[in-house]
Amino acid sequence: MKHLVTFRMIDAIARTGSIRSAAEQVNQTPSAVQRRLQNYEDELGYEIFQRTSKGVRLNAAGEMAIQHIRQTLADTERLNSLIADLAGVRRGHVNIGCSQALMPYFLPAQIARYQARYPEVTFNVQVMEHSRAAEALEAFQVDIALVFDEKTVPDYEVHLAVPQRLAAIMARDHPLARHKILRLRQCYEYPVALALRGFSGRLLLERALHGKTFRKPPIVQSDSFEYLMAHVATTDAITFQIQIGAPDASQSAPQDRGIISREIDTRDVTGGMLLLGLKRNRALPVAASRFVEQITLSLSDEYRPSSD
Amino acid sequence: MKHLVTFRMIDAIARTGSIRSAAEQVNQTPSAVQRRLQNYEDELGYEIFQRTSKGVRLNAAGEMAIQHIRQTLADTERLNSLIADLAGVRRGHVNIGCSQALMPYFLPAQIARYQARYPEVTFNVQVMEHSRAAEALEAFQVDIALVFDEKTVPDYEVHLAVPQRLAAIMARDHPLARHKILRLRQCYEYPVALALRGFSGRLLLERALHGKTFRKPPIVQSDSFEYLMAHVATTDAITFQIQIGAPDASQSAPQDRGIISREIDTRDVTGGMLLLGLKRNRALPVAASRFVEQITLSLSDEYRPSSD
DNA sequence: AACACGCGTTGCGTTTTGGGCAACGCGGTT
DNA sequence: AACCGCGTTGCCCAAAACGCAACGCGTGTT
Repeated sequence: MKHLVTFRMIDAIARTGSIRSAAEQVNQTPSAVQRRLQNYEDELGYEIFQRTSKGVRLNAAGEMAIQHIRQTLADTERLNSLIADLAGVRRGHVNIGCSQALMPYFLPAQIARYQARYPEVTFNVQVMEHSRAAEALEAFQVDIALVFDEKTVPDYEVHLAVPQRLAAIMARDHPLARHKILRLRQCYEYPVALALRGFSGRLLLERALHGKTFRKPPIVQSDSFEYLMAHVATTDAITFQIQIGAPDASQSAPQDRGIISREIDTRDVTGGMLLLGLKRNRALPVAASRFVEQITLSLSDEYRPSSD
Repeated sequence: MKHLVTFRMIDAIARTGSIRSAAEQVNQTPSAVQRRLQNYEDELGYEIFQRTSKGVRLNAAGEMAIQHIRQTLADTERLNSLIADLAGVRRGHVNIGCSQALMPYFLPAQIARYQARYPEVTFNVQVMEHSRAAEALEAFQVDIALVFDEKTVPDYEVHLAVPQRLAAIMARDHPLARHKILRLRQCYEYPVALALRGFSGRLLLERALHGKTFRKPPIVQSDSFEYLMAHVATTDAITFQIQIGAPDASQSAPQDRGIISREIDTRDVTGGMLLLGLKRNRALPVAASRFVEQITLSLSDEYRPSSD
C-alpha cells in the first residue's frame, strides 16, 4: 500500500525510538524517513515526537497519533483480508502473544490444524506474560492474546476464559504415576523442580502452598521447561505445570518420552483462568477471526477440565 | 492531509457515480482521478468499481473498501480534533442530519449556544427522515442523527430517546388558545391544515385519529411548514406539530408572531420518540462529542414533557 | 579538556511520481 | 448514422521523494 509508507515509517520510529534505526528497518535512508515524518507533522500542525539527544520520543499528541496510525494500518490489513476472503482465498497473517504453557502442545496442534485447511495463512507466535500481552494488543502488535491469569481484571476484551487446573509432571515410571489424581502433599514427599516465579504454573502453586506445613524449597529452579522436563524424566523429582501445558495422554507429542502428567486434586489448587484476549472494539482480519473461532471451540470441548 | 487525496477522490467517485463528476468535485482532471483510482485498485489487487456505460458502480469488494475508506477519513478528522483539543483550542465541524421539526427552534438555539462558547466549530445541518438518516450515519455523511421515530427499532446506536408529545398550533387569538391543554376532538371542531404524510407530526396524528368519528380531511396540506404556520396565523384553522417543533412560550422566536401552540392531551396521542442516533462503534470527533453532551443535557432538562 | 560517537537535520542533484492535455474506444441515445 | 458522455491512455512537463554528503549538537569517553 503506497499511501501508508509514511505510517509504517512513523510506527517504526515510535517502536525503535530513533529515526536512523527506523530507516534501517524499512530499508531507507534517514533523510527520507525524517522528511516523511516532518511532512506529516506539518500536515498535522503539531510535532509528534520530542527530539532528545539520543533519539526521539512520542509526546502527548504523538500518543494519540500513533494510536490512529496503528489503527489505520490494522484496518488496512483487515480490508485486504476481507477482500481476499470474498475472492475465495483465505490468506493472511495472525500474530499471537501467549503464555509459555501453550507452546509445547496446544498452539502447535491448533495452528497445524488450521493450516491444514488454510495453508496460505501464516502465523507469528510470541511468548509474553499477561501485562506485556495487554500492551501488545493495544499497540496492534498481536491480534490475539492467549495468556494465563489467575486474578486481575484485564483491560482488554476477554473473549473466552477457561479454568485451568494444575498438573504434576513426573517420570513415566514414577511411584506416583499409578494414581490418576494426586494430592499436593503426596507430591511434596518427593523433590520438586519448579519454574521461576512469574510463570503461570508457579503462580498457581505458590498460592496453593501458602501456609502448608509440607512446603519446602525446590531442589532446582529454571526458566527452561525443556530443562525441567528432562530433569524429572531422569530423577524422582516432580514439577508442575498448568494443565494445557502438560503432556496429555490423549495426544502424546514426540518430545514427552519418559514423562507423564497427573492432575492435582482441586481441593488443593483452585485453578486460574486461561484467557483469550482481544483488543476492545477492534475488528479482526478474517484469518485471525476464524482462528479465534477454532480455538474457542477446541477450548470449550477438549480442554474443559474433566469434572471429578 | 496528503495521503488521503486518493481516498477523498474514491469517496467522491462512489457518491457521484462517475469519475468525471468526481473530478469536477475535487477540482481535478478526470485523468488524474482515474489514475489514482487505478493505482489504488492495483495496490488492492482487485477492482473496486464496476465500469458501466454511464459511469461506475461499487462492486462487492468496493462496498467493503468504501467502508474502510470512509472510516479512515473520519478517523483522521477525529485525530485532528483530538490534537486541537489537546492544544487548548476547540475547533472542528459537526454534520447533523435531523427531522424538520428541529429546524425552527431547537437546533438553532442549541447551535447558537454551542458556538457562543466555541466559535471555531462549524456546523452543517440537513433535513432527512429516519431511514435516510440511518444511511447517512453509516456512510459517515453525518456525525449525529436527530430524528423522530415512533415505532421501528433503528439499526444505529440510540444514544438518547426522549418522548415527544403532539402540539396544536393556531393563531394567537384563536378561541382554543385560552386552554392550556386540548383534546383532539376540540381541535377538530375547526378546520385542520396538515403537513404531508411522512412528516413526524403527521404520523403521530394519523395514529391518534385511527377510528375516531370526528376525523375529517384537512382543508389544506403542504410540505412547507412555513406555509402552514402562515395559514393558521391568518385563519381559524389548526395545524399540528410535535412538541419540539412547535413555538414555545418560553422562547419566542422572531418567526412565530401571531401563532401559539397548545399541548394535546396525552389520553388522545401516545407520543413517539425523538432519537439521538450515532453510528455504532464510531468514535466521534471532540466537537461532535461535546455537542452531543450539550443537547443530551438540554433534552433531559428543558424538553422533557411536563407531566400534567 | 579534547575527542569521538550517534543523533536529528538540511542542501543539492537525481529519480520517481503525479497532473494536465488531447485523443481514443465504446456503449447508448437521438 | 451521427452524437454524446463515459472511462481510458500516451505524451510531456511539473512536483514530490530520494540518496548522498555534510552540518550542528548533545553525550559519554579518553
